[in-house]
Amino acid sequence: MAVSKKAVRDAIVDTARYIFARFGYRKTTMDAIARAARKGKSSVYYYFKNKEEIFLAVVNKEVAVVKEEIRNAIASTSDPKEKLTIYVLTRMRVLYRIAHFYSSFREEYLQEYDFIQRFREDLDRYETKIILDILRDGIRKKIFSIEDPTTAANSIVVALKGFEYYWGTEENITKLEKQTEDMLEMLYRGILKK
Amino acid sequence: MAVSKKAVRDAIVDTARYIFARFGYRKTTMDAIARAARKGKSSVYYYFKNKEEIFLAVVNKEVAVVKEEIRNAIASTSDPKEKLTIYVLTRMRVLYRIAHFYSSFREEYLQEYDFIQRFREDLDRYETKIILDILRDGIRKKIFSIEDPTTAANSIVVALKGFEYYWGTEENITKLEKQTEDMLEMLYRGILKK
DNA sequence: ATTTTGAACAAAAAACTATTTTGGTCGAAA
DNA sequence: TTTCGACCAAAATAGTTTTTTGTTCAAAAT
Repeated sequence: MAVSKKAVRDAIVDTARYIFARFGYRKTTMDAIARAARKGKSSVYYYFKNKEEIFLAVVNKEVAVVKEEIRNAIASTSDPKEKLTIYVLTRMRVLYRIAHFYSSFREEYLQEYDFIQRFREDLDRYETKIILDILRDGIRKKIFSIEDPTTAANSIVVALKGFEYYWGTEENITKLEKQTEDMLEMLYRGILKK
Repeated sequence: MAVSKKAVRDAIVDTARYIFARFGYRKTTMDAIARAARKGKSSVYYYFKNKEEIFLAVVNKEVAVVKEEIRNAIASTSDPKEKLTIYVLTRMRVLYRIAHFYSSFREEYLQEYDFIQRFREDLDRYETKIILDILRDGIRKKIFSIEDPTTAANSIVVALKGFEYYWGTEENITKLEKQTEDMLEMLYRGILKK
């Protein structure tokens, strides 16, 4: 066992990632993955049960990287307001980058697959939790004043979906960041006169 | 001329509306529209240039009804805060109703048609204008305190898209309204401690 | 003059068939 | 333990024929 089984699995996942990104899920063939990984097709089946399992591994790794990246970004400050801003901007930038990497998926009717649906829900829960933690920390530090943090976190997550859609259409990334920052500023100040 | 040309056109649009709603754009045939309107297929062409023109007429009428409904709803109060709340809730309810009426369009890849894209952009501009008017009125009445109302209006429109998506998935309409009201309350108060 | 319609037709969709590709299995070889 | 060629059923694709559908137009009805 010169290289571990896990190492080969990881290598296959890494090469598969590029092929999925370029051709989408449906048009990516097991043979293409195998050839890119310099393996026979049936060898790939020694490491993965089927195509879906490979794709799931790619997605999971992507999610792990995203979470890691976000965790690092928000670790740079302990100020809740700053933290929320950094979180939102990082989240948008990362998702923007991923959406462009997997650009071929735009034309694919991928939402049908129920494991994608589940993955989406998982990510929503993760996001709600992070925001809720930041909000609670802000309340504890007497920087935020929020009646119902759980509801607030949910609202923010839902609103961010609108901005996510916006980030999907608009190309000018500087404008996107400006718009997102402005939205956050509005959230912080509220619009009512005090 | 027992009935005016316009009346017949309107009647065709009204019947076509139901057929489009049930079958979607592609699966709706000119023959089905004609039969439902108790006309020969070629008679319909006396009133409309082609299928797209009928569909456009249906959409335009729908938009007119929506705008009218929203206009009526927000006319019920002159208080800017109340007005904004009523606007958002009415908008959501109306779009929810329409989305369910045209449920067959969900499986249709309709976003390709460029006239749908233009229609979407028009609606965005309309929405931004209404919100901007409310915000400005609120500032004038010294109820709102907003640095840049234009940017704020844009942000609200974008955020509402997230809620629109949410209204598309969630079925419990009471929960939807509660969530939307909570989001607005947060917007009004802001989350920062004063 | 205005409105309606049947007949006709090109273009698109659907149905059908033949062919190729592809996801997945298995036993043997390395 | 790992790799792979040979194999297969199912699915995708390509190619062809048939049917449906959008649109036109001249003639008939009002």
